[in-house]
Amino acid sequence: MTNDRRMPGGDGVPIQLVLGGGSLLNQVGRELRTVVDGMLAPYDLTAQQAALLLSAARQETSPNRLAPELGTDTAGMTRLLDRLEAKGLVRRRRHPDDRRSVVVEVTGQGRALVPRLAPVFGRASARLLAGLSEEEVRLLTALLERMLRNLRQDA
Amino acid sequence: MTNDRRMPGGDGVPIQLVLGGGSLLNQVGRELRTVVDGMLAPYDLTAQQAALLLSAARQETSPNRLAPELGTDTAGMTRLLDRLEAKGLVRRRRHPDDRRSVVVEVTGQGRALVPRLAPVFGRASARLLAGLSEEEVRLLTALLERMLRNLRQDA
DNA sequence: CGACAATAGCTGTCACGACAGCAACAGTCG
DNA sequence: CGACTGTTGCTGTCGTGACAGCTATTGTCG
Repeated sequence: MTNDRRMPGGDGVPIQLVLGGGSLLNQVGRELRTVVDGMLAPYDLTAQQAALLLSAARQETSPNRLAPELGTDTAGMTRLLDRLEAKGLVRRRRHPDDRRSVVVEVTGQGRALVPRLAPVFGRASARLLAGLSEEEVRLLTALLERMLRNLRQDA
Repeated sequence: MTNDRRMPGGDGVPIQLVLGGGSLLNQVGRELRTVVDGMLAPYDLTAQQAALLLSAARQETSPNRLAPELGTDTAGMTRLLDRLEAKGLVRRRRHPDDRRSVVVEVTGQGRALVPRLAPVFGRASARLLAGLSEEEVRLLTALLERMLRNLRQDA
């Protein structure tokens, strides 16, 4: 690496990393989700829905706290919860102390699913990362986190 | 790397890489697209739309060839083209030799935009990859491609 | 030629994301 | 107490993605 701060994006650069929805980054992310969705199809759940169940079953929480965790906003949470509630896997209750808040409660039916959902993410992860060394996974994670900071930081 | 096939996904592993839409991978991809969308907002275009214009302006092509390039299917292409056609940036014509096919033609208005769109992806790329060495970018790309193969290959 | 499989696009449906605007409620402070 | 401000969740709108099913054509082959 040369002395000056290289700007890999500046010149004859892997634009494919960025171009439209075909971006390699997007591609991998999307196809990963599709694969997980496929593995969850038997349970009639999407990756989002399963992730929410796992998270909410572990600890009572609110849409507000779940949203960033699931990578969406409160609007998306509203609808996600709508769908899960319609399936009877989740219930919404008013928070007793702060009536603006909602308590997300996983029903018995929802809880029954949890033990089967958790391994799915493990298997998906295994498939995604097959053949990668732990070192590579660490590196990848670090790079992704740096890029995320880059995107969020500067205007 | 040890001798046995390590399965980094098998054990105490970065499930966050996979979990729901909050997956780090998805997160970076989505936020990247959001950033690009923001940079393209002055032109009233999304990342997809701009990417299509760039690609179609370079070479006459068909929805069928554009779809995988933009990371979607022909159904998505139909609607994407609908929107661009509505904005007058693109025109659809029947292919003279194969009447099943459509020729995507960028209008003069669309062509006028192209020179301003290209740099946007460069700048987005620069921002995403700020502080990463070329070596790291290469590595990242290689890892992403390996993961993509992993996802596509095995059932 | 006539049946048939394959291909290209289109349409309908469902689930996200991002964004903007809104209503209810909470906390603060004059 | 009463106005102000911030927070929380909901709704409406737009643009993707993924999938399934349909139609118009083509190309192939008996």
